Amino acid sequence: MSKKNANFAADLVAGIDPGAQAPAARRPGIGASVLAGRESRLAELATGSVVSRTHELVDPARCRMWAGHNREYALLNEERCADLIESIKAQGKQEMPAIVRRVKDDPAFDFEVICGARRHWTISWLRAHNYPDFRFLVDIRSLTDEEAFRLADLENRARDDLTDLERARDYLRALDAYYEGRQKVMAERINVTESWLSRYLDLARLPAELMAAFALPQDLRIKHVTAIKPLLKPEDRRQRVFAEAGRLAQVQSDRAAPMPVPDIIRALALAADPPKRSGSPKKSGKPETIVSEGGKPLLKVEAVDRKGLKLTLLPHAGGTRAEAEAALKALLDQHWS
DNA sequence: CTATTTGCAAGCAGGTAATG
DNA sequence: CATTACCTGCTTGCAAATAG
Repeated sequence: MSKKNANFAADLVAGIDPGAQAPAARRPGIGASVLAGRESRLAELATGSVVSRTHELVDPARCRMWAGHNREYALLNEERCADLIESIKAQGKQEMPAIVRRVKDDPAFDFEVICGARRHWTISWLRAHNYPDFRFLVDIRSLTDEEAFRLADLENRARDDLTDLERARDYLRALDAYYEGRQKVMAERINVTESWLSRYLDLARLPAELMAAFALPQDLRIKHVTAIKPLLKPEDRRQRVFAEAGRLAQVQSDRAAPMPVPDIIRALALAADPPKRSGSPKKSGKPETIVSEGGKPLLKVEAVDRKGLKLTLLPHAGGTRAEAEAALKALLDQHWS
């Protein structure tokens, strides 16, 4: 994952859609500068301005996290910040400034951190561990909430810090908070395709009754939504799936072992379409070899699922072509309906 | 009509089997 | 053992389908 995300980050910074595959669409020349000043460049692109910069060294205790900050500050620890701790110790200072804005509504704080929770945590930690003189290097901006959101999002996407679900929920919140519920506008603003955004929002919109089935919701990814969402379509299936979700929640709370996401989805899909067909004795994924009347293998059915079936033709096993054609035709009749 | 969702195939990465 | 060929699953944007 890490390698792919590195490319992803580069694309982002270069101002290209995250999934842009077309090499022709790449803007030449920008890539190199990415390595130079990644974060400040991120900032410029996000706000569209390179205006006045105010870098200052401040007391981290006078900074709070921005309310819209989607990173779980409480989850930060020495291990997750180890790289930063080392780097700052080695450099003797904080290399990249965090991005903050002034706060006026709370006498306990002067700033709130838009980007740089880890840096804030690290400086605070160092001050408490033999480096009381370190101060928090910040870049003070005046940003609207929406600008702050885009900036934070850009950074989070580049660093791949959040789970799909966290990001999805963040987007759903932002959609109403900053974009009046307009996906198209939001997609344009944060530089992603509408379909990409649509899929993320789908994840955040999965009903709570359904989410209950997942002991570890953070393992739920975008790719799973495609499989889950159709299960909620007709009302009766929806109800069956909810019921099964409740059962699964129960099962997993009883015994302490959480089920893997794919297993849960399989169970839900099964509940959605209960006994299924009657005359199809296909047990499970066992390959089934179809033989001729004379006992010669003709073709082997490797797998059958709702997407289709996979088979291997066996032209060298002794059966005749006519027999194979007949067997194939029978299969087609059976599965094509 | 516009906005959103969804089916689909291309491109990619990582894994596994085949080859030397 | 090291390379190479092959396979599989994943992500993504496009465009068609559908919702509103």
